[in-house]
Amino acid sequence: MSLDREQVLRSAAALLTRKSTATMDEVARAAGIGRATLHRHFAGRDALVRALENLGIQEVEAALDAAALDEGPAQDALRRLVAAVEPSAGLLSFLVTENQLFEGEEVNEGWSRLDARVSAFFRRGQERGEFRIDLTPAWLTEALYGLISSAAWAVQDGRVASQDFQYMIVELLLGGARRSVEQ
Amino acid sequence: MSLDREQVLRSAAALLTRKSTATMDEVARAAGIGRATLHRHFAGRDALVRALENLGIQEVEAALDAAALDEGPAQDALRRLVAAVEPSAGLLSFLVTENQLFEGEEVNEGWSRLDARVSAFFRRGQERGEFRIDLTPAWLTEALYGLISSAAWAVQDGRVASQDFQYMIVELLLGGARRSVEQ
DNA sequence: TTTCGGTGAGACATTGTTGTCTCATGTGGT
DNA sequence: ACCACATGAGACAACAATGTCTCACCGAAA
Repeated sequence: MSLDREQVLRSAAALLTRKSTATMDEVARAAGIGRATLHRHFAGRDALVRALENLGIQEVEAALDAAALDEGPAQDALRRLVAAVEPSAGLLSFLVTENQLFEGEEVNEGWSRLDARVSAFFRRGQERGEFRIDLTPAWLTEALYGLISSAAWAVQDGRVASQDFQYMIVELLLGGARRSVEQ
Repeated sequence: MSLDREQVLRSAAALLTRKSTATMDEVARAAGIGRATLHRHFAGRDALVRALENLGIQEVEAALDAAALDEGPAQDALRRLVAAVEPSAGLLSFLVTENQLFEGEEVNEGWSRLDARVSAFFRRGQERGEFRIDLTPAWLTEALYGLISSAAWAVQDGRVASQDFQYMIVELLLGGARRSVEQ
């Protein structure tokens, strides 16, 4: 029977999200296949991680598309984005950490595309007068990634309810912790 | 000549902050000592990481003390805290990531203490009416860690100016990205 | 100068992971 | 029923990192 590459990647993502140092053997067992088979489909650990990278980028890109960041108020668009990216949060968190290990080496161009799109979105929000202009789009982008990762771990560790995922990220990123008079 | 344990830990922290997978050999060379000597002072990699953990906890705890979180407006206290913790941001980021690998195992009690103090601070801010009450102290604590880590990496990669470190974290955490009428 | 303690360098065994290979099995398609 | 092919299991070598050990060296103190 031909192996379901997609399903293998899913379970690998689920495992590596929890334990980023998992062995090829562990990944294989988690996917319910033999290590040899895993190796036949992914030349090595690098290839596996790269495949996961492509999967993650693809998912986030799909989330960006689904969120239609160009349409309507930027604040609403951000809500849509966070909601759409939530299922990929764990994988995204893993990949961000993994990317930090590639110091200087060639990084998947996909990340640049994502960064560019998210940054452009924040810039649009600034131009619409919805977002402050003293926080750079680059920083807002980083902060969004960071909050998504933090939230993903907090949910996984049970420190935060999973149903609050979207609300907490968006509310903090948009409104901050300060209690304001309006809104 | 007796080895300067403190200096070794500093350089180890600096290296592991940039490359979390650095070898004992690399750590030794970065500290300008032999691997054998490194091994004489830290029984193994675990011991080294645990020593770094204690160092990081100690630094953050000192930052908490220095920030005097109990005094005055919570917003000002947060500014003081972020400013005080900035030098330890990289190490903190490394340790947070490292801790995620210890799934379930005994975690250094120091983290609980830090979490408790930071959470208590956010709670105080809520009780003073300065912070919103719809975002839990636990989440605000996580978010603070996440933003500090993100900022540390962003600065290290040159995506953000280091002089903006404190401002960006505090402003985003307090006020959020939304452009508001007041403030 | 001699002695003592810490150090650097290197050798070494050990361990864990990776990557490759072989072979028996079993399932799907013909 | 037969064949082709993918798989699982296991053996295997290669490799990297760890942890231990020895030995020569050197600087400080007596």
